[in-house]
Parts: sequence; structure tokens; C-alpha cells
Amino acid sequence: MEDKFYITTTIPYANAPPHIGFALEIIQADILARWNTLHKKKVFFLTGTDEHGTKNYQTAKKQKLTPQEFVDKNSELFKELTKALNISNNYFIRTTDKKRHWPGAIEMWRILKERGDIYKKKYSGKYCSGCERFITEKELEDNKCPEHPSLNIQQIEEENYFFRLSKYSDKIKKLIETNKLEILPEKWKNDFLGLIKNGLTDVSFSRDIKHLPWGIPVPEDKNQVLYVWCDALTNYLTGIGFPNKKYEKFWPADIHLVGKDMLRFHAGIWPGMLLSAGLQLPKKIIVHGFLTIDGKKMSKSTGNVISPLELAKKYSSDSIRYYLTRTTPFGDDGDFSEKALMERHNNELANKLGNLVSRVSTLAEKYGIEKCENELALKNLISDWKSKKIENSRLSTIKEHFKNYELDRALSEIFAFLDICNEYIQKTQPWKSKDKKILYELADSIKSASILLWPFIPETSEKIANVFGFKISISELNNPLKISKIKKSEILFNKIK
RNA sequence: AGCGGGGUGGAGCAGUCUGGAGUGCUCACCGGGCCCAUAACCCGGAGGUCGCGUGGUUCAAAUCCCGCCCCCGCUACCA
Repeated sequence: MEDKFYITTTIPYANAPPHIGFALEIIQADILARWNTLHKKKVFFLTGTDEHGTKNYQTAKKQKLTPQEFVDKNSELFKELTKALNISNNYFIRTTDKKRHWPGAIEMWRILKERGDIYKKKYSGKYCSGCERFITEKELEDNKCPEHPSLNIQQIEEENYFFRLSKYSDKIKKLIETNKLEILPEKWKNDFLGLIKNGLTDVSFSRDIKHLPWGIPVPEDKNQVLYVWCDALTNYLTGIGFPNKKYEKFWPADIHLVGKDMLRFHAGIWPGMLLSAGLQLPKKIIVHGFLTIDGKKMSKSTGNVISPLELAKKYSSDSIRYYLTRTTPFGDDGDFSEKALMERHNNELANKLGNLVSRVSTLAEKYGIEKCENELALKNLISDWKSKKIENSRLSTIKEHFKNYELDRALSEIFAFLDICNEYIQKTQPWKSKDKKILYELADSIKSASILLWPFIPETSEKIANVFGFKISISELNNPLKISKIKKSEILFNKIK
């Protein structure tokens, strides 16, 4: 039984403030991290920002800032987001951090060079003279740079270093096929295997300093800087201390959580680098989808980009966490709409959970609770009443969903139990009977639900734990709630609108 | 073009892999109950030929196979 759990998110490019898609990623990672914390594992959760590259350099120039000032400013916004969303990351890595990141990135280069996997070659790319930088296929619109549509894109060449990724093509393919490197959901594994069926090609690994003046210098070549792969991907190691030996405490990563567009780099280039360097591969790559906004693709040009920082001013972190998780099926795209967020906040968090806690805590304050066997939870959560088996229970289903990373399903299963609690209080009418045992069953059931909900909505769970007096840990599920003086809970979720 | 995803009561979604009465969720609508609670909660009801073929397999298809139509995404350098 492994007792450590290392999870990472991708590190977003610090060229712009965070958008809602990244919020989805850190929330999902946080839920998995907290689920493991709940199980008493030694968790390390890493996120951060990718801060080099021409785009940052150019944008800084436009804003009359030094590149460092510019990325400092944006990186701070990502840090703010982790706080606004109550993210439990253990460290926040920045690729411009010369103490924490640079030595490891340079060391990675050095090792790959030593293996003979880095060589010089002519690189040819699409270049916009307006931006003074290479631009990617993806950025092009009608074969023009969107920012300088009047200019023609040039094909220009420079000499730089390449990484011999092709050498590891077969090995990587085999590792993925045999699930030594697991890609989930499986459709993304198949997607990637289809993509590389003709093999992986070598990748450009550095840039001439003329075209990329903002980056980590290549060891022993002043005219070149590391290109994004060796720089950014290495964060997963430097974030836990590499090249200092202490990184071995958490490496290999248990999970790299990535957006679907990032899969190819994490399943191709990154494993190639690790194989070359003789380091262990991550165990799993979990792929999440994108968010559409009101059913439409999010893009700057249509102006429907949602800022999670703005959203967090209006809604609690738990509402946002709950909504995004509930609305996004594992590995698929989800849709964001503020109307739906508000509805779920009102109907599910306020009416179902909040109101239940409110009425039970009020009654418990008035009439008290008396310890008894909690048949409500026993029947509907802990074990399957009919077969008397734990395997068929709702709790085992929830655990199964977690194991499969189906967070949306785990969440709806927990809420199905809360529905049963609401039915129960309605049917037994403890406000009439003043039955302390019924109230105990309800309070103890709320305890169980709250513990299971902690990874999703930690702030609320902790509030509930205070009201009923229990500890948040998975082992507490089996311990009956201790009797304490219960006071009416504050309103957990105020209705919106 | 290729690859991938989708078309389920008025809206938005699960369910399809592992076939079994159209089951479920969040709303909208109609009727009732409750009065502890955040005008919350509970019960009941109306509403769908599960894109099309009136296709195939099967005792049985939303689910598997075939054909067709429509929507959307991706096609390698950063969610």
C-alpha cells in the first residue's frame, strides 16, 4: 500500500489572466488531492505558471513592463485563484524561479545531452515579422497572424537543438498500450495511440536567442535558450526539488492532470525525456475536457471568456467547485452557464444540503440527540440493506467512482443520499415526535455525507463539522457521532437573486 | 478529407461499454401534504414512436450490427 500521492496540474502560460478552464483543472486536481488526504496519504499537489517564451516577452514590451514584472503580475493572479477556490496545493512553481526551477531544467538538458539525445539541426517555422516571433499553426487564422493580418507569414529557418524523441517512439507506444503509463479515460488513450501510429518525430528543443530572448540559457551555448519542452515540462520534477535527491520522495507522479489539448505533450515528449534521462514515468495521465460557455466554444474573439476570479467575487468557492464538478462528466467537455451555476447553487446546495443542515441543527438544539444505531445511514449508505453486503452499498459506489475519477458521479451519489435524508425527516416528522434518536440518525448521516463532501466543498464541510462536532477523516465514517451540544447552524448557502 | 464526440418528455443532462418494462437527475407545468427549516422539504400527476430507416441480430434494443441525415470539436508546439 503506497502512502504517498503526487498530483500535478499543467502550468498555464502566464501571458493572460486565468480563465474558467484552468479553474476546472485545479478544482479537479484538488478534489483528488483532498480525497487522498482524507485517506491519510502523504499528498503533494503541485501547480504553477509557465512564464518564459516570446509571447510573454512581446506582451510585456507592449505594456511597457520588463518581462519579469509582467509575469510577476500575471503569476500573482493564478496564485490568487488558488486561494479564491480554496485549492490545497503544496507548492506553486514558477519557471522563472532561478533557485527552484532553473537548476533542474538545466540538469535535465545536461542529462539528455549526455545520453546523446540532443543534436543540432535546421529548424523551419512560421514567423510573423509583426510579432517578431514564430507562431504556431493553431494561432494562424486563414494562414495569417490574427494580430497582423496585413502581413504575410514567412517561413524562416534557424539552427537549433533537437531532442531525439523518435528513438523512444516504440517504447512509449508499448508503455501506453500495456497501461504501464495509463491514460484515462480510455478514449484519450486510443486517440493518442492513433495519433502516433506512424511514430513520434524529433522535436525542436531550443531557440535562437534572437527569436526567443526570454528563457533559460542552454548550457555551453550562449546563443540558445531552452524551448518550452525542456523548460516547462520539467516543472513536475523541480516542483518537488529536482535535482536535489529529495524529489525521490514523491517521484514518480501518481497523476498528471491535463487538458485534452495537452495530452500529446504529456504522453509523448515528456515520457520520451524521462526515458532518455533514466527517470521513472508518471503512473497516470488523466485527461479532462474543455468548458464551453452557454454551449459555445470559449474564445477571445467572441468575447465570452469567463474569469474565475470575477466569478469568485460573486459566488463562494464551494458553489463554483460544486457546479463545475457536477456539470462536467469525466474526460468530456462540460458547459458553463452562470444561470445553471446559480440554479445549482440555489436548488442543490441551499435547498437540499443547506436547508437540511439548518432544520436538523435547529431541532437538535431544541430537543437534543440520543445515541442509537443509525439505520438511516446503514440502510442507505454504508451497506446494502437487502443483501447485507457492503459491496453493493452507496458508499462503495462512491468509492468506485473516485477510483474511476468519475467525480461528477461520486458527487451526485452523495446528493442522492441527502435526498433520502430529506425524505426521512419529512416522513418521521421529528418536530412533532421530538424523537432524539431520529435526530441522532439524521445528524450522524449528515456527518457521513459531509466527510464525503469535503474534497468537493471543504469550506462547507468544515462548517458542518463544527456544528455537529466531528472530525473530517475517512475513518470517522465508521465511528458513531459523539453526543455534543448542538447549536443552530448559520445559513450555509444564501440564495442568489 | 481523416479522427473523435453528440442527436433521450417543454429546457439542459445522465443512462448505452456489461441488452431486460422508457429508468434517473436539475428545472419548467398541474394537484396535494407539512409547518422543524433558507417561501425551504415531502407525496402524487401530465408530458417522450430514446435523430431517421417502420433495416439486421435477439425471447428482448435507447443500449449490439448495418445504412442514412443533422450538429459540434480536433488535426501536432502549451487550458
